[in-house]
Amino acid sequence: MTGLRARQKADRNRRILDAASALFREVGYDSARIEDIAERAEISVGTFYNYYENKGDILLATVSMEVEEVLSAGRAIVDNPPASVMGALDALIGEYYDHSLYYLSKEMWRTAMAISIQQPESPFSKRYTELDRRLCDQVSTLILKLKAKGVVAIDVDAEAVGEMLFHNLNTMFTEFAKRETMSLDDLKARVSRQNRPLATLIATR
Amino acid sequence: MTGLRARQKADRNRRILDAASALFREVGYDSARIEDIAERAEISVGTFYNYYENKGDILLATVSMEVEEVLSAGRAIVDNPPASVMGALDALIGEYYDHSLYYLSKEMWRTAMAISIQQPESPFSKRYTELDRRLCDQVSTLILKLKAKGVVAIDVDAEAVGEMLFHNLNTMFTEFAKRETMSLDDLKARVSRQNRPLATLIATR
DNA sequence: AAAAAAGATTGAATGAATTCATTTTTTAAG
DNA sequence: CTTAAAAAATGAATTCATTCAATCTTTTTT
Repeated sequence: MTGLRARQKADRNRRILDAASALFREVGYDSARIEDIAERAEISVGTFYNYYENKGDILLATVSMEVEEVLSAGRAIVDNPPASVMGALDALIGEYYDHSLYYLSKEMWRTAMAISIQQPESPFSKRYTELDRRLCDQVSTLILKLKAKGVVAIDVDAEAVGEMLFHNLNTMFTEFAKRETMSLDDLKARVSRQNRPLATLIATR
Repeated sequence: MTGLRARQKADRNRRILDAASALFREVGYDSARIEDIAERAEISVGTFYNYYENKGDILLATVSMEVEEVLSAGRAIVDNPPASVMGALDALIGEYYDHSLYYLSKEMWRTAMAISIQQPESPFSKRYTELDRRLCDQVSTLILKLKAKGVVAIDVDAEAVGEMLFHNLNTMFTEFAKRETMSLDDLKARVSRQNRPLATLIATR
């Protein structure tokens, strides 16, 4: 049986995570004070810092949850992709984008991105970077799969192409998060247009 | 003749800028306290805030200087580009990258990027975003120029291709700034490889 | 040249994240 | 079951960016 200490630890950790993500949604990241998170989780401020290195860490824990779900949804598309290059890309990227606002607001995304850039050595930045890498790999894998199906030309460097496509969709997502007025549809349309030249050129004729 | 007040203002502004950029280089952005900047510039903390809205704003001046110079160097290459697509891209992007660490450390770049993402409505972010847009346009313009020279196929969407190339080189630069161990040569080699498929495919055969 | 108005400077006060020495709780040993 | 050691929790103190009411300096007006 698990020791009391371990159970309490897990319980507190969950309470902190729940309290924080609820507060972030209610009042936004910046206005949520550690003191308030601690109060809601029924712990002290100091205890918060025993569980998370800093305020940003707890946000990135939420982001992890989000991205894991997206990766899992993406796997289904990669395993059985639409028959055209543009169709497959639109499906995978559409999945990513549609899912993105499920747990996180634009403000929360912006903050998570900012932290992961500014403190690249923190554990959660490493985690965030790793999630990005897995998304990037998933796009490359899609291209590989399309090669295997004969939809993409055999001599295409799938990894290089995947990286370029991912970096583009990623930058565009950052721009989306920065502009409060930009809609998901705008985003998808613009990325789709940007993808078209490369998608057309790597397709078997 | 300029009034005393205007002269004093310009003088103080320069002293603040010099003090701040010197301190940022010496101890890093995070460790440079406003109080220290003020002391070195021989002004009070309050006065600092009469000249700059916040700590991040003072990075803007440095970043602007940097990017303006890069844009101007890039113009020379766009006006008279190497004869191959890969050659032209490597030249332009190499120019961008080589110049990047002239005034700014990786840490300063990370901070600037983080601020521009986190506070998209601030003057800083708007300026930074505008500089990014001009860089992006420059890449598109290069592709246009290569079309005009008959090096790139006539039916290529130069804007879409330029955007994709820029977003890729931009994301890769962010990664470069995040990894203290990554060298400029690594960066250039990786981007060059990523560019190759698209570069090859849009070239006239 | 004196007085009034406008413009700037100042640093103490504020507010929020983070630290750390102390206290409390849990586990392991005898 | 007691007690020593280890692990965790605690919140008051610290640090630092930012604000603002009071003061000082320059310019304009009379």
